[in-house]
Amino acid sequence: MDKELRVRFAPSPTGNLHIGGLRTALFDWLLAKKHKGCFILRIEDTDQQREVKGSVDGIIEALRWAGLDYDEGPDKDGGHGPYFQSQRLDIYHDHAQRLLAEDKAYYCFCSPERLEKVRQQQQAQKLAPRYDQLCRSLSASEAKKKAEAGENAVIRMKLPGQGTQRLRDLIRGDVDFSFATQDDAVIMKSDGFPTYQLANVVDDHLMEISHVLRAEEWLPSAPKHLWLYQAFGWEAPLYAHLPLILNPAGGKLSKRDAAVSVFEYRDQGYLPEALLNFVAFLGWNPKTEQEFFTIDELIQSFELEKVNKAGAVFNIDKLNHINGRYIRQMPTSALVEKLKPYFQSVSVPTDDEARLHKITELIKDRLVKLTDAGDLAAFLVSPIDYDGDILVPKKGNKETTIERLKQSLQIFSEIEAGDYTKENLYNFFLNKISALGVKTGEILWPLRVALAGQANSPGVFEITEILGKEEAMKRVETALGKLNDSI
RNA sequence: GCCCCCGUCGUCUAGUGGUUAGGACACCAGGUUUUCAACCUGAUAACAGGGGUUCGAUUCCCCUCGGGGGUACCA
Repeated sequence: MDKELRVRFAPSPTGNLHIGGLRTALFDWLLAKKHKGCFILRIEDTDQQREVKGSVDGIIEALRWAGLDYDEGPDKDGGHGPYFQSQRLDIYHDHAQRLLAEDKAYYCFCSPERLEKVRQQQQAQKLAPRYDQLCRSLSASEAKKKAEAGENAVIRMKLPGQGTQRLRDLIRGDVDFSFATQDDAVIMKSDGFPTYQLANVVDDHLMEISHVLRAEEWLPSAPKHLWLYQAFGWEAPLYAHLPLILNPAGGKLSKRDAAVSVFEYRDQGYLPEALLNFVAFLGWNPKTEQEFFTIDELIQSFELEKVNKAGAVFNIDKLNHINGRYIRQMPTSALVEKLKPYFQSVSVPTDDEARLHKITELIKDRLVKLTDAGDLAAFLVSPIDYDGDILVPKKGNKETTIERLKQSLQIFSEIEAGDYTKENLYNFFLNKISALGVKTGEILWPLRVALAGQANSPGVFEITEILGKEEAMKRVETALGKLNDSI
């Protein structure tokens, strides 16, 4: 059975790949990898109105960034193409005709206006809004004549109106639907394009899809799809309706909710492996206490049976935590490479590898996202202006602060420029401080603020090593100037 | 309105017919320390409610309530 596993990710090109889509694609991909199956990308571009130019390229780029490579797709023929539904119109047409011929579908000539009116009347009477089946009673030959004469028509499925349809969902178990409440849905639009209902079923069958993974929002239309399979005499694939990803308010995560585009996360400096790790846990859980998974571990552990039923709120705090940890785990040299663009943005010269390495080590523990690097490193390149008051420790005053800074300056001057390593500086300073008989913090706080130009920063000696003797002393002089001016 | 899904800490979740209901994030406190971050330790925090079934229900069943999704010539 492993060899036959074929899954597909079938986005509509209506915008960027969003978090929910990424998770669906990830689950598809994990399943395919785990069972040595085939992962297919199919573009469901049957709605010309909603199509957004360039989004197919964007979706492909986002998948590539995430590392979710597909075996078949728009630019990767696997013998089941074309992979754009807009290029398969004749296929849908033929299948719709087949249903028509077998009396499993019918032409409908109702105008959108009439449909809308019917809906309003039904709602006014507190009835379920659904098609009143006016055209269902038209004779097939008569309807065909009208359609061929060019009259605007759609094709609807001719549902039984009674009985039930059972879906055996891999995640939810059996779900029963009554045909009495099902609408005769449109399968072919008047513009000659199919609706999702038809195209999805026809393509999944023709592309030999074995498992359909899709969000829970599709659950209500599943009976229609199942009916279509029966109408065609096909075996339906296995279905798994994934729990929704929710916004903090509890509703379906949508474009209105903060960042949902994969690109936004990429551009904000989230690591793909961290995003994937995070997203994998939205609705899935390995049933162990392990929370950090490499992609290979994910492939090993992933099982549809472990996917939850309830929706999962997208929690940015957790993503941040995971991303920070992935950053900290990364070898510094690899991190340096990733950080270069951000360093450049704040004019940190990127030609001095050794220095870059030191800077990276300095900020590594403080990074949540790669984009934080610029802000964290900026003070090392050029001094920031600050209020001289912050130089004075909580339990200190200006006079003693000036004194301490002068002492620091003195100590600096006694160290050879070539010996400005954090270890040397540490040893030298600590010796001097104890010789001076003052509290460590009394010396180090003002010094650190003088060097960093901010109340919170990495440690004195790390900073000094990167700054070098000359710059470090210059910054202390500046600090002294600020204090003297304000006295 | 109608159809469908779901319901364990604030959030992501583990779990069992008898458990001190476990972990993670966030939050709070302490430690480390020259500050921040990181790291370590600890604390607070949950079985929606009501009926059953049972010696015993968070767990099984029913109802209620709550939340969500769908209800298009959108996907």
